[in-house]
Amino acid sequence: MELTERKKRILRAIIESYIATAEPVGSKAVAQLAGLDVSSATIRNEMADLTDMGLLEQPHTSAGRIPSASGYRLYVNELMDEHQLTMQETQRINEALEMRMEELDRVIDRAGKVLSKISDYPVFSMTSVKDIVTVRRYDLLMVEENAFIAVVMTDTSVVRNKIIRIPDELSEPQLQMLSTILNSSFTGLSMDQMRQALEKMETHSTPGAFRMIQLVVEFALEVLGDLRRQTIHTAGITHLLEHPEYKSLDKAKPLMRCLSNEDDAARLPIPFDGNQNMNILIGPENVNEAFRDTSVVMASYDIGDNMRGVIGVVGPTRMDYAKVTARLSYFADSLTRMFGKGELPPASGPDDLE
Amino acid sequence: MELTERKKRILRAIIESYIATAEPVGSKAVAQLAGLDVSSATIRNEMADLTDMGLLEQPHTSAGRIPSASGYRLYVNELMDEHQLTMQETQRINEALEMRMEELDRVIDRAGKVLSKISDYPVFSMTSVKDIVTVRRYDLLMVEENAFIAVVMTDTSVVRNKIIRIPDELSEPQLQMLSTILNSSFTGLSMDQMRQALEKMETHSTPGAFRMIQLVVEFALEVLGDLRRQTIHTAGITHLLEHPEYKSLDKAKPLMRCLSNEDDAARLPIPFDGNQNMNILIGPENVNEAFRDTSVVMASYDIGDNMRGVIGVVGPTRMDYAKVTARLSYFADSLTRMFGKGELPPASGPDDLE
DNA sequence: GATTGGCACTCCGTGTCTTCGAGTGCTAAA
DNA sequence: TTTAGCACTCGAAGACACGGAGTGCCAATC
Repeated sequence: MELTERKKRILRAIIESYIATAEPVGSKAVAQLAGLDVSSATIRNEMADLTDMGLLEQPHTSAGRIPSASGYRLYVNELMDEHQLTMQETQRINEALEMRMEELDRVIDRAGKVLSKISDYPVFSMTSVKDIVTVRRYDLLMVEENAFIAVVMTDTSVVRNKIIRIPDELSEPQLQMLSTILNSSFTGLSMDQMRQALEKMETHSTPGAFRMIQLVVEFALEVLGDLRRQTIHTAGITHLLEHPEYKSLDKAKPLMRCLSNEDDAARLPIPFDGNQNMNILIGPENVNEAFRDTSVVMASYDIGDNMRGVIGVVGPTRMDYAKVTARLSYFADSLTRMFGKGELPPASGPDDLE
Repeated sequence: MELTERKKRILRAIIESYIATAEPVGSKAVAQLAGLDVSSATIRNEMADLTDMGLLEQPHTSAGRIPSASGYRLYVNELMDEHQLTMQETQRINEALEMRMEELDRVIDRAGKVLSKISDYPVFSMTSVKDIVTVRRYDLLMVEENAFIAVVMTDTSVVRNKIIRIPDELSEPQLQMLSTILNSSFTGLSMDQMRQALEKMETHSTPGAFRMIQLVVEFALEVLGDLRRQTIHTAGITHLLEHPEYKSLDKAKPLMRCLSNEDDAARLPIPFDGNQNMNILIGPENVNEAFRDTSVVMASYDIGDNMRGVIGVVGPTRMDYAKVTARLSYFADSLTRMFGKGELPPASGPDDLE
């Protein structure tokens, strides 16, 4: 059966009405909404066709129609109008994004909160590393005789520190030497290589010095592992409860559990197609069971040269795709611009040690 | 009216049954549960008395009784048995707490998650500073000609860092000098004092040097502000949904909103009585409107010398106080021990600069 | 052939009524 | 003081009718 122009208009009218009201749409309502000058009976025939084509569903024999997942898919791919952000909206986003650059984790977290607030949906955000991250340099700062701060900087310019306590006393020159060893033997390596280098070192160095190197390298491994682990932040999960599709707790709970990241097992298995910078997953297109009646709209943005972030909006399949995609893409662009502005330095540059 | 021993036993039986089942308890059930060798009619008389005394309530004329807030209060204060943790439970807590010491924020966050998991209730955790925090020392690490890392360490031994980019090039000796200035003029000061010192410095120093000092001091102010801000973490809020009292979304939503910290306005206004290290707030004892039907059990623990953490469990008034208090106090003790163990160095000690 | 009005049918949601059962309060007897 | 008995209350659950919204189909019309 052919999808005529009129069918498309009807489908679109149904979807947009359903997005707005969450109520099944009847033929009479469509007759008015679609702006077609035909009677409800005609619409009924067309709607029956659309149902046959799998684009609509009827919850019960005598209810109106609701869009199916493939109906939404068609809508998103072909029918949807570009939603234009109002000045107010862009202004609000800009203001909200005027955050000071702090540690990357916090920025990501804040960004999620902001987006959740302006989109009224839950938001998850995560970062991932394009290539392997390595340590670019180590700095050791003396605190007391038996404690120093280890500062580790990765080639992605993430800096982390930790206070390391040691049993024995330590002099400033010893610390210098340690630093030299670390910077010459434990930079630019993958995690495995670092572990190997550590093993090798154990055999031909004094136990005391080795112990301290081990402590620092273990911290560095933690940092690298942490960066690889793709920490996921979520914000605004209670927005879920504002939508009628989640008024039944049975629906809401597994999703909220998953979003709030409480089962370590059930992570968000989000496949992101790297070829485009905006992805939409509608209902059953999600692999994760908890997301069967849920849609995810996500966008990626660059953080420096070697990292990328993904930020996504989660909502019922009935979510307002036009608005969400518009806001999300503006948001992701802003983030890319923000991170590109050089607040976070580029990953290149010589190893410039003290 | 006097609260006889038998009345207490009856009250206790009712509360413990209600805690277990969330169903109003009838006289017949109590006759069995309380282990008193009297008939249900006698129990009825006693229950009528307890209701008059405000310790029980009846939802409807012909339902059983449920405990009132003051009933719970009496139970918590006098009637409750010390719940003994099983070996399994302590072991589970110990294992879960075997976390590596990272940044304080992360540790607090993890601790909340762990406690939430073992208690099956939502948990919030926050830190607060006993006195004013000051910067103990600054370290500046060269990265490139026009970027350096500022490492700020507070007298509470929190270490934070930030990459600072500057327009002009900078030499190693210049950086050294900067560091000396910072460490001599901007340590041990309150935030206001730091701002004043910065103003004073502006008048009698070259603009270029001042600009850089300003950037570092501003970062330090951020850090101090951050520490004062009492970041609150929450974990396991979806556990709320497991309890029948929150099956109605109207009940659950405001509470979840508050817990997930989404309204910046409505923080958790938790009054903690510092004189004892375990606090229980039952239902209407909570000032916050969203917590009227909710109880909070919280404990405090020490972090180093100048900080304390508060970690609390949130649940329905019907929550299992005996179990929760037992687990929570063990947990808080473990945390105190953990932080005391010197993984995080004490706040004292001379300013030991490089 | 497409469109339309008409009509019977389906199904849901609502309101009402009844029944059932659990639990109470009271009274009188032990 | 305790207990058995009994009437009473009230909510929960089931049965039933009703109205409304929407559909599908058919015959008439353009």
